[in-house]
Amino acid sequence: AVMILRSRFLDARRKRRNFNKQATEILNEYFYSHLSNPYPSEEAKEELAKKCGITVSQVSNWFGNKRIRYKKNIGKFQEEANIYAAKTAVTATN
Amino acid sequence: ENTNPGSSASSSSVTKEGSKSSNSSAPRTRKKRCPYSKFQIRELEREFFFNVYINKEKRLQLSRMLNLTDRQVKIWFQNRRMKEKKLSRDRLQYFSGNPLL
DNA sequence: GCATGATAAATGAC
DNA sequence: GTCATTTATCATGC
Repeated sequence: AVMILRSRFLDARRKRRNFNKQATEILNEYFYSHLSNPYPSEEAKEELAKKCGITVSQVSNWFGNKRIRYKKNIGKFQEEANIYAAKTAVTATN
Repeated sequence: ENTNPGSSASSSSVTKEGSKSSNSSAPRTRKKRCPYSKFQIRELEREFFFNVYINKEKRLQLSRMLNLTDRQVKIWFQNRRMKEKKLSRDRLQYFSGNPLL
C-alpha cells in the first residue's frame, strides 16, 4: 500500500491537470484586481489555496506563470482583463 | 552535448555591446537558461547524495569535469536543496489527507 | 496546435 | 547560506 502511494506521488506531479473553472475564476479575480502589484502575500496565498482547493505551491506557480505570460503578451489578455476588471471594480476601490 | 556554457550568454558578440565596464547600471543580459545534460545531472545528483553541502574543492573539481562554472554548480546545489525541501512539504501534504492509511 | 500547470536554470533580496 | 522570483523548457490536456 505504501509503495502504491509512493509511486502515485512520484508521477502525480508532472501529470498536469487543469484547475476547475471556479478556482481559475478566483485566481483571475485576485490577479486582475491587483494588477498594479500582483504579488499576494503568504497569507493571501494560503487563503487563495484554501478557497481554490489547491496547494500554496500551486498558487505560486499560477501567479508566476500568469505574471510573465501577461507581461509578454498583454494584448492577448486584454479581453480577459476587461471582464475581471468589471467584475471586481467595486471591491478594488475599497 | 552541452557546449561551452560561457558562450551561451550572448551568441553574437558583435551586435551586442562589446564593452563590459562602460555602463555600471543595468543587469546586462540575463544568461539564457540552458538545461543540463543527463550526464551532468547524474554526477551532480551523485555528489548531492553524498553530501547536500559541497565544499569549494569538490565544487571546482566537479565544475571542471562537467564543463560548468563553479557558480553554476553552487547555484545548482542551492536549487537542489530547495527542491528537496519542497518535496518534503509536498509529501507531508500529500500523505496527510491519506485515504488509505 | 496552442493553453496550461510544473519543473529546471539563473538572478537578486536579505 | 535561504528563498521568492523570473525565464525558458518540459509535459500534458484538449
